[in-house]
Amino acid sequence: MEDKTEQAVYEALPALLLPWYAENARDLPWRHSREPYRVWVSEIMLQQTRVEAVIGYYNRFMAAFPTIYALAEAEESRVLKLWEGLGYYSRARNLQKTAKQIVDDFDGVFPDTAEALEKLPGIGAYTAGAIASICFECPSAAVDGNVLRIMARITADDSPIDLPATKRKIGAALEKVYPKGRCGAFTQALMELGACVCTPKSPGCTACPVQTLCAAHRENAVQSFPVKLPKAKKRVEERTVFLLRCGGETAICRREETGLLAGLWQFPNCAGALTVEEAVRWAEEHGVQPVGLFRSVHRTHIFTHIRWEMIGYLLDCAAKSADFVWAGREALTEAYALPTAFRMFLEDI
DNA sequence: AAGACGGGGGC
DNA sequence: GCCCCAGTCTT
Repeated sequence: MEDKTEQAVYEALPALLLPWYAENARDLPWRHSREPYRVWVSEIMLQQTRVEAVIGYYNRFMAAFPTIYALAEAEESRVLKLWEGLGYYSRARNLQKTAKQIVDDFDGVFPDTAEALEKLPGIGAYTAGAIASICFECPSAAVDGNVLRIMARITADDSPIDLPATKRKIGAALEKVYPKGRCGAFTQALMELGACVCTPKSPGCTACPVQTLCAAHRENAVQSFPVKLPKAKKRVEERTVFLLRCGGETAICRREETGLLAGLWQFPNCAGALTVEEAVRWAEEHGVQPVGLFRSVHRTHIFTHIRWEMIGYLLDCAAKSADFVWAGREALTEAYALPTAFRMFLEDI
């Protein structure tokens, strides 16, 4: 099996992967149908998100919005609430933007080529390839982290997989060997192998259907691939969070429409670590007449690029300022999309 | 090319 | 604590 050209290695993939996938495919909710709407929603949810984390969200989302028309007509706040805790909230906004566009411009029918799909909000090269191959049997590669890792190992390619050029090269090579009539299965077989066998750590090489093809395995260097660029380090931000309580209700407000956690709800907060005296003054300036500090709590939340060190002050107040929306625990839990960074304070109030 | 953009699970 | 996940968009 040595000295195969890279082209020959790629060409051998479908015959090895397809039978393996037929035997080993997991039963996942979005594999029950090839309906573009269902596949699309699953692919968006799966961006940078593990299968296990998605399953519950996917089932709830489909129950709430069974068709693209239901999604297009829904209140945005309801879409965001169903996305609460899943992260990367622009995905939810783009999802509905695209639903409206497909309903309004295409009479509810999805484009059936990767090129056309990629023009839609939230659909990039990966998602376009996934939908085109799975729903329409197009030979369009879906190059995600799994595929990058698999191909870097099989070809012992030491070019950093973070580079767009690496991704394009692998996608182009794959598209030449997509098996006619089995494109959807081939796309999913690749990802299934990456998720279940060719994993980042301790890959299951002994159970791998393409072991005989794998240069990294042959060189006993599977752990050396893929090569990745060094990551930027995250910055630390101190914030003060105000848990203002009055008459059994707590103050919340909406975040800016752009940027971090765009358009979601939050407890009032400001930059910096205020002392309790400064916090009381801040509350007074916002018209809530703080009458007592119940307690203070410290919480940390880590985003991809920022670490929030938060000090939360629970202040009992004598007035409900119109600067905020006031919500009881029931509404806090069920009506407002509160991201994890703030939801973690629910146990304190 | 680099940074913004969430959150959770595995070790 | 670090890694990394069925990525996309903006600058």
